[in-house]
Formats: sequence, C-alpha cells, structure tokens
Amino acid sequence: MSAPDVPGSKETPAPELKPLSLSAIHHRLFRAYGPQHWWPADSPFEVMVGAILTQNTNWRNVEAAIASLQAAGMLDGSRIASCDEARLGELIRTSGFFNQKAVSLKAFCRFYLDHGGAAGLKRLDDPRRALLALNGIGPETADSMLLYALGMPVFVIDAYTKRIFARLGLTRPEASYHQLQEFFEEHLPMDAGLFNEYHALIVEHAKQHCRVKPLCAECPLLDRCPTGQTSA
DNA sequence: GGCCAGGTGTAAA
DNA sequence: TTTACACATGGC
Repeated sequence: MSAPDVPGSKETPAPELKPLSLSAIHHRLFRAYGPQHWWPADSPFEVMVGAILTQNTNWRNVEAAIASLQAAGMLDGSRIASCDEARLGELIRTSGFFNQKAVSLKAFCRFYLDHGGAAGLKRLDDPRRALLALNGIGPETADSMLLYALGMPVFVIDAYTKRIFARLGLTRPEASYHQLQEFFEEHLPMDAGLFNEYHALIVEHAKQHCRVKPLCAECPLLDRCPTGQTSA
C-alpha cells in the first residue's frame, strides 16, 4: 500500500474549506511578507555556523554570538577548529547550549576544512549523509546548510513548518521530518530558489501570525485554515 | 516569572 | 521504536 499523498489526511478539513495547494500558500505568503532574502549571512561558511548556533534558539541570540566571534576575529574555520572549547563557548554563549555547540562547531569546522570548504562539500557524493554523520548536526541543520550555503534543492523542515501545516490540515502534527520533507518535495518543483524563499516565508509567517498562541486576526491564510476558523 | 525560540543526542521504557 | 530528558541564553 502506498503512503497517502498527504501525510495528514486523517482529519480532512470541512468540505467548504478546500485546502490551498503548497504553491498557492507560497504565493499568499509572498504577497503578505514580500521577498525575505535569506539566509541572513555574508558567506556560505557563516550560514553554516549560524545553522548550528540557531538550534532551538532565537535568531537574535545567534546574531549576538556571531558578532562576538566576528569581533574576536574568530569567524573563521581554522581559528574555530583550533580554538579552546571553553573559550569558544564563551564567545558563543548568548546562543544558548553553548557547551554543546562549541563542541559541534569545532567538529564541523574540522570537517569543513578537511573537505575543502563549501565548494568541496558540494562536490561530495552525498554531502547530506556526511553532515549527518557529524555530532551535533541533525536533519534540519544539515538541510539548512545544503539549501542556504550550498544552494542545493532541499526543503528544510522546522518546528514552524510542522505547526503551520498541521494547523492548515495538510499534515499530521506527529509526522516525521522525513515525511514532511517528502511531502513538500513531491508537491513542489525542485527549485532551490523556491525552497529558499518558501522556508523563509514560513518562518516569517510563524513569527508574525502562526505563533504558539496564534494571532489569527490578520492572517493571510485565515480563510483556508480550519484551526483559525474554529479558534477565531 | 513563565513561555518560547529557525534541534540534537542519549537513555530508558 | 517511541518517549523523556538534558542542554542554556535572552526577549517578551
């Protein structure tokens, strides 16, 4: 038996609430929030550092950590790779989980240098698998690096994506990372530029409206959202 | 003062 | 295979 097309077809929305297609949702979000110009970083390396630092952490805290690395002249692969862990932890302290992240970041930088930087990573047979083999890099971090640093067409799933599309009735709240990723990649053209913008718009939408406590009033998707219809 | 933030790894059930 | 928990800072 093949998996259902939509990993959330258990509770179908009310018939008069025809779900929007993923493309239609993208279009609406783009109209609402405009171009996002992601990832906010100056180089592929900085994107990858940010991807590690932002794990379960507010981006604002990450910006401060990156600024601190920058100010110390440490925003550099070989300097991080050879930096004392305690010192590195202090530099990235504001990003939270700084002891773990210091270890992960050092390991990643060694890996990055060993493989010849971003261009070298992109030439690997299976860069995703290589990244996932590193301690401290899971699917979201790896995919963020692939998409936003290496420009590869990989759809990034995060907590916001789960929340928004479950509320829209398109996916199940308990769907796995892999299931959600498959859903997006099967229903959209495999276009890195599109994936880039779409994920960035998802983040913006989650921050502005689809929060844990949703602000449905001005939501650009409200008329097609079963959750918003019932909770408003 | 509690909740939330662009997760991941480990260990117990 | 699933679930629980540790990891930590800072803004609202």
